[in-house]
Amino acid sequence: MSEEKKSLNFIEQIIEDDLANGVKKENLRFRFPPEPNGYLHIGHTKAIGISFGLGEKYNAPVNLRFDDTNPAKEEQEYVDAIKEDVAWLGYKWENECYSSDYFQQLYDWAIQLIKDGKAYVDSQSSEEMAKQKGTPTTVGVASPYRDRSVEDNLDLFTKMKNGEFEEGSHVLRAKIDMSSPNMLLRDPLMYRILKKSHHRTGNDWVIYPMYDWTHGESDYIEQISHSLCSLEFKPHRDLYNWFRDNVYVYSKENYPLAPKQREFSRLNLSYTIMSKRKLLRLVEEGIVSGWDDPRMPTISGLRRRGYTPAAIRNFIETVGVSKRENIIDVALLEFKIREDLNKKANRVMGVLNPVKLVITNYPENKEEILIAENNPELEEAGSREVPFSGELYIEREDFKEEANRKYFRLTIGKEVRLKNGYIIKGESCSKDEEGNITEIHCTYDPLSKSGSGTEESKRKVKGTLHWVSIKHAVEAEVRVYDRLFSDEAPDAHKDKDYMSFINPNSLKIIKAFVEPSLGKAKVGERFQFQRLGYFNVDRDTNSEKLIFNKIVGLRDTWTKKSK
RNA sequence: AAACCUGUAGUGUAAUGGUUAGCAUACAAGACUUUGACUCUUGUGGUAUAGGUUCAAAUCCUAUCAGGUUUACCA
Repeated sequence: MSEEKKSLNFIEQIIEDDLANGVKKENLRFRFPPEPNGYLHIGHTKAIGISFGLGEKYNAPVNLRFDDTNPAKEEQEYVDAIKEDVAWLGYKWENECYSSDYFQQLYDWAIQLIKDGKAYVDSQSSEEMAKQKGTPTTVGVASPYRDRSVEDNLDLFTKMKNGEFEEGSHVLRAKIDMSSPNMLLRDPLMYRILKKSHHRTGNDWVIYPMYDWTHGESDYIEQISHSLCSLEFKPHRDLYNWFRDNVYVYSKENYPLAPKQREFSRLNLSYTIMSKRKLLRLVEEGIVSGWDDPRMPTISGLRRRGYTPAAIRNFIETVGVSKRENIIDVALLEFKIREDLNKKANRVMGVLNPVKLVITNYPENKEEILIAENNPELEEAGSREVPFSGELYIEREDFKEEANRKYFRLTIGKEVRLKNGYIIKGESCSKDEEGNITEIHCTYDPLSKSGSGTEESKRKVKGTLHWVSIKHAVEAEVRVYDRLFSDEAPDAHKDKDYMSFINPNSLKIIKAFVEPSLGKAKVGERFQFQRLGYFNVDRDTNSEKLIFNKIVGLRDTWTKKSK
């Protein structure tokens, strides 16, 4: 067996060090903790891939936990969508958890902190508190309520919980350090009053715990060993530890293991945005058709576009884990889907920009069945039958009356092969009054049929064209996508709104003709349209209309060069 | 400005003080080709800057520069 040394990323290194320093392998436990306030996007896939990937690597459980502490933003719809997306990516979670399941435990711990003089009720407005908080360079000042008695705090907090106060009138704060250089330690809020119905707890609670108070303690309750999150939470780590260490002394019998938080850089993709809030705006303003619009960087959008879980997971694997800011070239994502589909997708023929081709010496009314290989990369994919006749569609770009030697396609007097069929020779063409070509005439070599074994069939011609027989063709709608934004980093400009970079031509709807075998194609099925790209059957397809999404084009060195 | 974090080919990442700084992608050239695809071969291109420690520095130290994060009753 070849011992290939695989380098560890910095998180794996931390875990290996912990293991070496006494952490037991069976106590390794991870979690992916989305807030159900939107759809997951490709950026989340990195976080998912890291935690679930570690779970697979160390054979450790990974929880899916919904961080649902803000009923104003969260909905069941999002919970369902997130579960679907994570499952589709192929990850299995150990437990489905909700922070809201821990509200009572959190409340009990809060009471203990109050009793120990470590938390107090503040009755000022948020503006007043913000003013007292100071700035990173100037220390904060204490709230006039900071030294309330334990009895008063207990009484007020109980009344908060019982709904006796209005929203905004009181909050519970941790008593830490108003002069800390870390702003998060300047007596952070633990609870606020929110008289809103929660998608799971209904109206049971009118006080809701804040992120910092909830998140770390949820990790602790679930006995997560390594709580992995993105870099913007780095300053929260001190607070994470403060809450954890204070609660630990109350509950170490029940919860003996203390989790640790570590941070990695989030993923950014070129030519798109990665913020739920900003993506929501695209949906709400009708720029896209929904969260799963095939142009969206959401997992559901990529799924509908035709991306495979394998391609996305390979992408994440290749991207790696570090603490550097990054913008990953979307070309890498495109490479990964091509790489995957090149192995898996059957080859078919479809013409997106048709022009009529007539084979003048082909017997009138004759039809033939040609045999076409489904996938040269995959022998067991077998072959299929494709009907052929004397009247075909080919791509308009595949014919020029005359062209230089670099043009491998059909011209007057030159030969090309029709894929899986015959060698033809351009003879003439007819045009309308504006000079547009309406019909191309050619002759064919009857002995040159593909696979016939004749001398003529083995002749080499430089170009090969895809085609469909007009008589047998199936009409289809093809949705061709371009990037949603014209700028590489649309939301990285201080002086310009990302909406100003919207690409107005990100969707083109085309009437195309495809080979008849595709009449049976099922929703979601993926194909390579030879010489064009990869396509899948959109779920809008019905018995009257066949609809394809263009997933990605083939690598194209020709049009690039000829530009 | 303060504190903290981060700087390795265009992009992403590896090298855990010790070969000529590796890999992927992108780009370019060529071979092959019944897909101008795939595959294969080759090439261009990099340690932010300046000092220091050391037999030896991408790696350790210092300074500088650049970028990021934090100053929500969001997460």
